[in-house]
Order: sequence, then C-alpha cells, then structure tokens
Amino acid sequence: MRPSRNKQRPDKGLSLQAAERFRSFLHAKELRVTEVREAIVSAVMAQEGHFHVDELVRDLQRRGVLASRATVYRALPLLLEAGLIQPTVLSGKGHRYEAAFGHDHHDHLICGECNKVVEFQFEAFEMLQREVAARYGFELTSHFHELIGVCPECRARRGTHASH
Amino acid sequence: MRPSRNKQRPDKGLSLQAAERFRSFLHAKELRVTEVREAIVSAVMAQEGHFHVDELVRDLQRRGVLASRATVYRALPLLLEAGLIQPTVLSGKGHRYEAAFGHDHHDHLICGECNKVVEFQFEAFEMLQREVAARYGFELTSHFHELIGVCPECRARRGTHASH
DNA sequence: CCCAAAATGAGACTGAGTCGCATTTGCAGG
DNA sequence: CCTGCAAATGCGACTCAGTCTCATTTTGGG
Repeated sequence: MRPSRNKQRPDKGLSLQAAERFRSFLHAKELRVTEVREAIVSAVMAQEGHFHVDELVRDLQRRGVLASRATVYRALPLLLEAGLIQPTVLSGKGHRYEAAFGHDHHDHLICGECNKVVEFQFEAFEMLQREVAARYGFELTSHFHELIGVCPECRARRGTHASH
Repeated sequence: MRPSRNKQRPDKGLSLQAAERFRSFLHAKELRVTEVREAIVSAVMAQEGHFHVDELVRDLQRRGVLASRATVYRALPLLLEAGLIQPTVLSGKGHRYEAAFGHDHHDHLICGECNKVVEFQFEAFEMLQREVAARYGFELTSHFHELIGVCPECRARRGTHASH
C-alpha cells in the first residue's frame, strides 16, 4: 500500500521515508547518522515551500534542538546530494532551498513588485530542456527556472494610480 | 535554436549605439551623464560573455579610469533598467551580468563538473514562458533559466573510469 | 560663470557563508 | 557494556560581496 499523496497536509510518512533515505545515504557514504542531522532532515520536511537557511536554523532552535549555523550549512549539501532538497533561485539574496523529496517538481513565477511567488508546473518545459541538453550531448541533472513579472494585483494598482 | 552570431568581434558601432541609448535613458530619468558612467558602459560593451562585477572594476582600472566599486555597483541597476545588461545566474557565487544590448537573448547550459558554459537559444521557451505568465495574469518582464548537466567530455571521462 | 543637486571615492559597515580548532559523539571491535 | 578514534559539532573568528555614509567633486540649467 502506498501513502496517499495530499498536497497541503504535512505527511508524517513522507517525513519518515525521507529520514530513512537520508540514513541510507549516509551509510552508503560512510558518514555518521547523528542526532543533529536527523533533526535537520525533520525540520526541512516540516517546512512549507521554500526557506532561507537562517529560517531553518531558527526553526530548529524553536524545536529545542540547538544546531549551530555552521552545522546546518555543512548538512545542506548532503541533503541536496541525497535528493531531499533542491536549491531555488528566487532572485533575492541568500540561497534558498525547498523540500524535494516526495514533491512534484515545479518552477516559480514571481512578481517583481510585491514579491508574490506562484508555483507552476509545465511538462513542456521539462521536455524542451531534455531536448536542448541532448542536442549538446549533455546529461541533464537539474535546472533553475524562474519567471519574473508583474502580478495581476500590482498591474491593477498601477492602472489606477498611473499615467503621470 | 540557432548559433549566436559575431561572438568574438567587439563591435565599435554597437558600443556607440549603446552609449547613445544610455544617454537617452539618463536624460529621460533626469539623471546626469558623467564621465564614469560613460566609461562603465564602454567597459561593459567590451566584455565578452558574462562577467563578475569585480572583473568589471578591474577592467576599468586597467583602462586608466578609476571608478570605485561603489560607483560601479550604483551604475549597474541603471544599465540593467536601460536594457544594456542582463543578470545571469550561473549558479555560483556573486552576481554576474552580460551585455544584452545588440545581442540575441540566450540561456545557459552548464556542466556541473567542469563548469563549461554553453549558450543556447530556443524560441519555444520564450513562447511557453509568455504562455505561463498569461495563464496567471502576469506581465512577464524577465526570466532566469539555466540548465545544469554533465557535458560530453565529462561523461566520457566518467565512462572510462567507472562502470555505472 | 554660478551654484544647487547629483554623483563620486574612500572606507566603515553588514550579513551570508566558511573555516580552524578544541570538545563531543557515533560506532566498530573487543 | 566499554574503549578508542575518526567524524561531527559549536564557537567564534574570518572572508568577501554588496551597501551605506559622508565629505568632496562634477554636472548642467539658468
């Protein structure tokens, strides 16, 4: 039987699967399964959407786990390699990530005025990307894709005030 | 997808056009045309491909123009708004830009192992992007798009060493 | 030519991310 | 259940891109 996949609700089973996968990953690389790393995986899986590294650190402290910034920074490349997280651009400052394990892939559409973020999923992009990669003989491993624009609300607001 | 033309040869006329366009831009915004800003435009147009901000600063100094880092950082958003440059991601650290004026738009395909960068141009992406934006009521202004993979050479190198 | 406003340079400052090192912890082998 | 040691951690110092402040210089309209 397979865990139901619901969009919104944080999925306990998923989080456990992620933890399990990370343990296997660590084992395969002969790295150690530590309390702090487990806590980091757990905190990551509990995040909704994309997050800043420092948000993650604060979250961990709120949970009573004191993981230093340095340790979190050291752990993230591992989670990345294990496929649990995915870097996002979101054209601001500071790297951001989002949980990747058990989530469908999506890209972002961002309002350059109010910073609203909309996720979209569009299979055609993936196909074209693979095609481009193939044409140059590349084996595609990941991508960054982010569209910047002006959202409907900001456009409306512009429309009313505008016309200097 | 078509190869970009005139990759190598710096185009004097283009550079002059760019300078002219920037002057108009400054005038329209009631900003001043200064020696340093002109030098920055000129240096930008002379860059090949993408560049780091500090590379630009060093270039300027090499040309005998002393533009401080602060000034260059202050000028870049203007060049951006004037459409002379374009930010690129190139998933490393530090912002990078590339000259946009007179160049066809393109995105990047990057080898995650040797960092080779290949430019590609594929009209279909632009169309789909406009379509996605329209679907969400956004007015599209720009985008970041970067494919990460393993280039043919690195794949070959892999193949000889290890059996996957 | 004059002068207010804009632009600049120098260097202080900020904040993300990294690093070195002393201490703690996981874990394999007894 | 111990023991030893390499891996992991926390702390704080450090780096470096990018920003900001402010005293001085430059621009351009009158």
